[in-house]
Amino acid sequence: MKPSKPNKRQEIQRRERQLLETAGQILLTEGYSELSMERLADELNTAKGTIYNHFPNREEIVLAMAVQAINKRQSLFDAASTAKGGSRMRILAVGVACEIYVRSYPALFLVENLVRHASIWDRCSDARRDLMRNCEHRCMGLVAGVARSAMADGDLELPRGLSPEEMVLSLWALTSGSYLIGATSPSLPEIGIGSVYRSVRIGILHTINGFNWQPIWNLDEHEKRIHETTDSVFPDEPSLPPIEDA
Amino acid sequence: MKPSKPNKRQEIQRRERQLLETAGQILLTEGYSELSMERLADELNTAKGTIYNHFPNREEIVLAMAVQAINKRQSLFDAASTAKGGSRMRILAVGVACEIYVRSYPALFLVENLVRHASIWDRCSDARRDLMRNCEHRCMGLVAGVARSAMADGDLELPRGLSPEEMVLSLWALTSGSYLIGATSPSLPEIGIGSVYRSVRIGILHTINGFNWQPIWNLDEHEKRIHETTDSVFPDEPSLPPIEDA
DNA sequence: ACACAAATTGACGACGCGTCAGAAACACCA
DNA sequence: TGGTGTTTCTGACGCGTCGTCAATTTGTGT
Repeated sequence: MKPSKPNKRQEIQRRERQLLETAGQILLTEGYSELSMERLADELNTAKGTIYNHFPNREEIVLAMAVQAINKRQSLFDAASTAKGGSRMRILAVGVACEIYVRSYPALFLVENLVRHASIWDRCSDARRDLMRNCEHRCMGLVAGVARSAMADGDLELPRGLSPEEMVLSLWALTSGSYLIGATSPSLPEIGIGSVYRSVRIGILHTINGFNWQPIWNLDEHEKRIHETTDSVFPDEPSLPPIEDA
Repeated sequence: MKPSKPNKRQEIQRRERQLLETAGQILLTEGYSELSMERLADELNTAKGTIYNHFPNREEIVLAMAVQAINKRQSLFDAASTAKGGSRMRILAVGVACEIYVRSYPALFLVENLVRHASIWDRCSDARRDLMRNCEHRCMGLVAGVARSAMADGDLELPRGLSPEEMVLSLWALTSGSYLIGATSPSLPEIGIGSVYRSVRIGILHTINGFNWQPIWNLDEHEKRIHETTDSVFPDEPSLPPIEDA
């Protein structure tokens, strides 16, 4: 005997999903300043007070979106860390995951960065901040784990005093820093930068080579493996363009 | 016959300097949300309307601070590009300049990042945005110039299809990305990262080595030259701590 | 059918933004 | 020095958004 009238509880959860959905939509297409509580209430055909039953303020909504975002990122990293072919292939797959993430889920990437700002972060609840921190922690752990396994396999030897996490920070920063600059620096082409994606692929390759992570690949080998990885590890995601066309 | 009563024009300029000064102070110590026009007016003992004679809105004040910031950065890069000892020493000096910048002028670094946000950037005048873009452009040009000279000297050969600017983007992203993560990711230590500065120094070294920029240095040589550079190129700035103590 | 609990509503006070008409300060000249 | 036109300053005001809460509606259990 299933309830013909859907449970109130489910109804509320459904609305919360829809709330985050439309919030993301507004954020991506119209920007942060357009994301007001009034607007959200209108869009969902409820009163403002109802929105406040879900989230205590606007910032917490953004953080909730960021948690979703980093969960998605983590699921991509999870897939990446299953790549066959040794640690070098796995760290490559992580790089591929990042490019897929930025290309296919621009709203998630945007929100992940938004939330770094003190004016948003500071107004959120500890509970949700912990959630975010934990996800971030797990992502880092996943990638650092790849580095650790590389060390265990003898494919990688880190300089004295550098932890795997600190090494991963370089890759993380290079990647997300580049994409961030790409997304926020207007007119990169006229500054001499054709494609941020190409720059990241090559930059990451040389950084990993610079750390002497075995095997060392050249650009063609690297590029070939990127596309192999895309197809085998991320069959459900749209495939990446060749390096020549950005 | 110098005017005993200072010119009104000067008085206004003086106030504008003071305005940016106190705005930076508030931003650094109390955060963006505390930076209100009312607050600034109070702090400067003027009426709100007077502030609006200087800047058309809050965002433009932040952008004006960012322009100051990037000018400071450029002056450090200028000094860096005079370093003796070949292109490898000059690019190292740029790295040193970045670390000095972040350590000694945290308010400037903060503001440079703040302004990347659409909600601020979009509300600013084209005139000042151009100013910002030009400064950024010049900074990039300076560093890319170092790479170009390295290529001319035969110290560096870039992979096919990669411009010097795109290579510099990797260094830029690694550096500013790391510092940004360091400044905004709470509890890095518990995530396994002791010192962002150390991570950046080592990451940059290996990335540059990875691009096969001659001469190749090991960690000790690199570290030694960092401190030489700090003293010879930036004698007026506080010197950098050894890599062991962050 | 009734009573209790939970969720919803929108009017409300507070606050910061940006404006603008009037007041004050200033510069210039006779 | 006094008069006049211009620049600068001022703060009260209108507006929009935030977050609250008492009143109301809706849901649930007996």
